[in-house]
Amino acid sequence: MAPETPRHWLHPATIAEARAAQAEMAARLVTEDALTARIPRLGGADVSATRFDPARRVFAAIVTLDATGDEAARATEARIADFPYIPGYLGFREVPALAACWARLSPRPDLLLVDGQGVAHPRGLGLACHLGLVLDVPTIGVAKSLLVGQAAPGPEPGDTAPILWKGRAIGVALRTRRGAGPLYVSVGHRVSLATALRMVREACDGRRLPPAIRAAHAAANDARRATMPPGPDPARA
DNA sequence: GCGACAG
DNA sequence: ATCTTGTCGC
Repeated sequence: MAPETPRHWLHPATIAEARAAQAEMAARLVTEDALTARIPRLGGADVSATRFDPARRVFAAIVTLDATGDEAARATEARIADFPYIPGYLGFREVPALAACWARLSPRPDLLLVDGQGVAHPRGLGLACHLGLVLDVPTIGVAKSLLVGQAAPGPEPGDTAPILWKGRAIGVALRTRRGAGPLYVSVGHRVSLATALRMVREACDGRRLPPAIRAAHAAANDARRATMPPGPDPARA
């Protein structure tokens, strides 16, 4: 589908265009499980940015972890985002830079854990879905807070609770560590919710976030700190 | 109209 | 998302 992918999927000029693009993309989401009989090599995707940066600089990173959990590859991309951060439209801000990372990443993972929502989104198309569709790769949405819906899992590691929104279960809240806030897991692309939950649960061993997400976060921060001056927010200037 | 709101 | 030291706890 890459050849006929409309440019507006990545760079809508208006919110109205973005909403239309998301509705169209959501209809193309593949939710079947493509990983049932395979041990997937995990990858993580994240973007770092500074709060009040008038230049809209974003630093994206995607990492590949081997079966041992060691970093097998990393790719980062620094660029000026052409879309601001607007809740519900994160994909339009972060996907372009992440796609650039993916293009240069080798070896690539079989499955990407994305720092953001999957289908647990107002129009069913969070960052993980958006990225999965554009790259045509299996993804899982792993968010640290909710965009829509409610969920309150028990206090023990492994405890879960469905994320309910408008009477629908759109994902699962997972307690990965005692005393820490839960992770909100939802389908991204080509992965069932059952597999998504299993992957995330097995990945985070005692820690709140999966190693792949942590590694991507660190890589994105490294890229930012290498480009931006030290000291207090240069963005405030 | 008001409040909420991934990163 | 980012600004930041020490501090509480396994």
